[in-house]
Amino acid sequence: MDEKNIDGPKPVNFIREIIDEDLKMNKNSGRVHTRFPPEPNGYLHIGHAKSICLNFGIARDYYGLCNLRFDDTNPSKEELEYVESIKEDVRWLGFEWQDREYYASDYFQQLYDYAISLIKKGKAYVCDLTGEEIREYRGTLTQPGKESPYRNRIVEENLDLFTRMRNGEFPDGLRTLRAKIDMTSPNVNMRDPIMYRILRATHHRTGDNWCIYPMYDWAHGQSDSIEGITHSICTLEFEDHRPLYDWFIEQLGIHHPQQIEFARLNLSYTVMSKRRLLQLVEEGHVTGWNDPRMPTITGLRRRGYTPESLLHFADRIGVAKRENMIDVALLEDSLRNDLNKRAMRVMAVLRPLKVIIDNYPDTVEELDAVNNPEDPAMGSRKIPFSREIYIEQDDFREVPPNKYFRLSPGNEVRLRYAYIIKCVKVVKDDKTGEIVEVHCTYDPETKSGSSQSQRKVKGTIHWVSVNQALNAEVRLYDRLFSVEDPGGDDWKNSLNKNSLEILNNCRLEINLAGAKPENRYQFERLGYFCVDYDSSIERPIFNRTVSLRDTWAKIEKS
RNA sequence: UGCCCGGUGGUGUAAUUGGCAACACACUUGACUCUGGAUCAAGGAAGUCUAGGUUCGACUCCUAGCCGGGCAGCCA
Repeated sequence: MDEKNIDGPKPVNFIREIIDEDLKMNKNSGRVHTRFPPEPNGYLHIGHAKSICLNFGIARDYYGLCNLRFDDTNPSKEELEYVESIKEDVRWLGFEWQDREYYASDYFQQLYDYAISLIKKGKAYVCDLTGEEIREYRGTLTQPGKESPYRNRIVEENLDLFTRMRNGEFPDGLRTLRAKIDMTSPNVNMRDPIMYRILRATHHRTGDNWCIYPMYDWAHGQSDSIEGITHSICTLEFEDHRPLYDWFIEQLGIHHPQQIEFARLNLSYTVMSKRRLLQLVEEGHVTGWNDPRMPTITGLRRRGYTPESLLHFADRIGVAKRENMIDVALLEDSLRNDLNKRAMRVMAVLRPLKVIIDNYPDTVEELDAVNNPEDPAMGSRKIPFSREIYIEQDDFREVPPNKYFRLSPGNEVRLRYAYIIKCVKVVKDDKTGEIVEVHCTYDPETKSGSSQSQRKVKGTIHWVSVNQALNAEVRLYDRLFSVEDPGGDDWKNSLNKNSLEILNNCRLEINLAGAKPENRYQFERLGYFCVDYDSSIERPIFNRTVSLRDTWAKIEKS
C-alpha cells in the first residue's frame, strides 16, 4: 500500500484534491503544469526534495509538466555554482525538465514591459522615499501606513522616471517603483509593495544589462503566468503574499495560476534553513555543503542515501498545511528499506581484535558467502579464511554480561560463513592489561554449508582474514545536533560535538578492493556504508550511511 | 494587540466529504534466524484543543474561546 509505482496508488493530499477538482471542472482545459522555483543562492536540502517530489510528482501523475525555474532576481546573492548544483541534485533525484529550464531573468524585459503598462494604468509609481522612510510610512502590524508623497505623480512623470531608472541615471537605492494598492491594508504586503529597486550588480545571466531588478512578488507570479503554470505550489510563508500575487495578475489581465501553500519539512536533529546551513559551512562546523552530515541533497548523496529512499520518504511524510517535525528515524527507515534489498553484503571489522585459531592449518581456504540473502540473483562470492583473523573488539567479552551470546572465554560462537570456534585463551598486555589477542580452537566438522554444520550456537560474528585484508578508514556519523529541535538563537550550542568519528585501523574483506566512490555495501551486522569521494586505491575510505537496527544495543542499555 | 493559516496516538499522514478513528515510523512482547539484520505475529497508545450548538448521528457543519505558527527586507 505504501509502495508506490507509476501504476500503484497515488499519494493523497489536499493539493491533489484541489487538482482533481480543477480537472473535474475542466479548469485550464485539463492541463496540469507545475514548477520548481529555487533561488540559486545555496544548495538544495531535503526540504527542497519534498517540494521537488511534490511538483514533479504531480506533473508525472497527471500527465502534465513541471518546469525548473531559477528565481534569480537578486544578483547580489546568487551564483552560477548554485545553479549547477541544483540541476545536478534534481537530476540525481531522477527528475527531468527536458528543455524547460527557465530563469526569472529570462523575463526581465517582459516584466519591464508589464511594469510600464501598470504605470500607464495608474497602478504603479516611482517613489523617492529612502529605505528608512519607506519603512516608517509602511506602518506596523497593528497600525495602517501612510501614503507616500510621491504616490500621486502623474503617469508621464512616472514613465519618465522609471525609464531613467532603467537607463542608469540614478544611483543605487535612490528610487523604487511601487505598486499603488492600499497603505491601510491589514495585510502589510499590500501597502504599496516595491516592484523594482535600483541595484548595480552583475547578474550571472544578464550581466550588466540591467541596473534595476524586480522583487520576488513582482517577478514570481508573472513568471508563473508567462510559463502557463496552472498550480503554483509554495510554502506557507507565502500565504500572506497570495493577495498580492493575485492582484498583479488581475491588473495585468494575464493567465492566472493558482498559488497553493503547504508546510515545509522540518526534520528532527538538524536545521533546514539555507541561512543556517550556509553558516555551518562558512564557520567550518562541517567540511562543506556536501558534508555527509548535512541535510543537503548533495550531503545525503555523499552519505550514501539513494534517490529512491528519498522519494519514498517524501511519499511517506505526506503534504499538509500544519507545522510538522518529522522523526529522522523515518528517513533512516526509508533508507534501510531500500538498501536492505539492494546492497551487497560484505564483512568488515571496524575495531580489530586478533584471533588465532590454534588448531587451524597454516593455509588459506576459500569460503562461499552469499552476496545478498534478500536477492538470490545477486549471487555469491569467495572469501579467504585463515588461521589468523580479526573480529570486532565488541564481539569479545572477557566477562560476558547477561544475554551476551558472542565470544567469551570457554564459549563458542560461529564465524559467519566459516566454522564454530571456541575461546581457549586470552592474551593481555603486561603493562596495560589490554587484551591483545584471543586464542581459539575450531571444530572442522562445522564448516558452513557442510552436513555437520547444523550444530547450533547462539551467536554468529563477522571476521576478516589478517593476511587478506584491506586497510581502510571508516567515518562514522552521528546526528549533527544533540537536540530534536535546534531552534532559537542559541542553535549552535546544541551542535553535537561527536557527530563525526574517524576510525583509521579498519580491516575490510579483500573483495572490496577497487570499490568506487558512491558504491554502497552492507557491512554485515554493522550497517550500510559507501565509498567516500576522498577514497583512493591506496587509502580506501568509507562512510557509514546508517547503522543496522541494533537490538543488542537496546538490551545492553536497559 | 491587526491580518492570514493551522490544531487527530510519542511523530507524521488518513478517514468513502455527516456514519461511529486507519496506515506508517517509534515503542513493547513473542516466533524464526549462520547478520542480535531481514522477516512474521501480537500488543499498548488518540476518542480527534476546549465549551456550547445543529443533527438520529460531528474529526468533519455553526458559534465563542484557548493554543501554536507566519507577516512590518530596496531577501526569496
